Amino acid sequence: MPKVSDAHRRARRDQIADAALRTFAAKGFQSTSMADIIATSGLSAGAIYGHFSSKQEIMYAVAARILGNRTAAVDELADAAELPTPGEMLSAMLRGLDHDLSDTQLLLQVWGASASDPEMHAVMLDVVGRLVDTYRAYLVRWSIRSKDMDEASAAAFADRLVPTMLGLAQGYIVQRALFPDFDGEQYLAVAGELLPR
Amino acid sequence: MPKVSDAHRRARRDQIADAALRTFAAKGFQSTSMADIIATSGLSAGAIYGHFSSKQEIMYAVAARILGNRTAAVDELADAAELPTPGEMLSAMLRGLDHDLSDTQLLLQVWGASASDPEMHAVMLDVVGRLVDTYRAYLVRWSIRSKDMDEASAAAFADRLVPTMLGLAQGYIVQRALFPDFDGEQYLAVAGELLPR
DNA sequence: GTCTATAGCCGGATAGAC
DNA sequence: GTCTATCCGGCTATAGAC
Repeated sequence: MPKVSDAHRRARRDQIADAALRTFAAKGFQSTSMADIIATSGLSAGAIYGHFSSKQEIMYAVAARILGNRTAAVDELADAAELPTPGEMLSAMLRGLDHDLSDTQLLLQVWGASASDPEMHAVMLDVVGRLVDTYRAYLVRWSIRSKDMDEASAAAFADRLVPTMLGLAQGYIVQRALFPDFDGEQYLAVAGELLPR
Repeated sequence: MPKVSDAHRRARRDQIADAALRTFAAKGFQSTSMADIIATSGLSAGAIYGHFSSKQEIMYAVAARILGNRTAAVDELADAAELPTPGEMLSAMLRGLDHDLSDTQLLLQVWGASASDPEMHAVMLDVVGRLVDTYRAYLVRWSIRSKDMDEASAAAFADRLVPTMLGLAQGYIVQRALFPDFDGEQYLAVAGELLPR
């Protein structure tokens, strides 16, 4: 049980996670040392271990936040009265990544870590699972409204399309993070033309 | 200059790279220790450092090989007399990944490492650059032959489509590596329907 | 070229004062 | 809750014999 206010605890955890996020993005999960996080956060070892029990826990917290950022973007539009087209949905989900590369780079780190760390894998599946659910529900509603599908064919349509749309998003992320000359606008334009509308 | 035959040197390097590849895929680049590679390869520390000057060099060699495996698949079909459709090309490029997850998992590791290690980034860009060139040349020829485009519009068409097609491939890789229930056949079927044909 | 053994370093986590 | 100081383990890379 907290000895200071919950708000303070929350703020400290965020301060630590923020510092960790910056160093993780710059140096990678594994090459970031606790000393790096300590220096960047302006706190001390003792302070940090009072809020996180290990470096791994910090990694998982950062990963969940980064993944959550993407779902937040989708959640907003999925409930809008004016349903966007699949192409617009894709753009909305990804546009937030362009201003700051940190999230994009970290997503690659999270994927890489998930391939060999079961706990990271579980964290990732949990957050992405919610994103997929939202996406799927949106596609069902969109195809019913805009394509006059009945419930059953809309569900089948969404089940088929979700992985491929998600794949387009993942490809965008890889290229945004790694290709110096990546043209995100063009990528999204082409994707929008390929996707149903 | 080698004191034994080039073939022997090559074989030893491959033996080391094979062992490293297996441990890298299982534990990740950074969590794999030289002791792991030593144990898996059946060689000794001295033997390994006689062929690679550092663990990083082993990583780069493995990365280049893994990426090269994908380009090899594309190279084969790009020169065929019977040009495949874009959807078939995508399938051909990715189908080799399904039997053994090692390559798929390692691709995620390579992407993650490329985000923070400039040398890995350079290795990756070099190999992927060749793949992109091949892909682009194929798309130019396909659109000329099957779509009756002139040279200029074929080039523009290919420039626009290559990143998105590559993105579909990258999405496939992420999901194959990380999603337990991933249905690769369906993914490729949907992608094939979206792509021009 | 390959082995064994080890040097030398660095990183995560803790102890104990405040 | 937070600080400083430090312990301990594990890691990469090398030394030196064969």
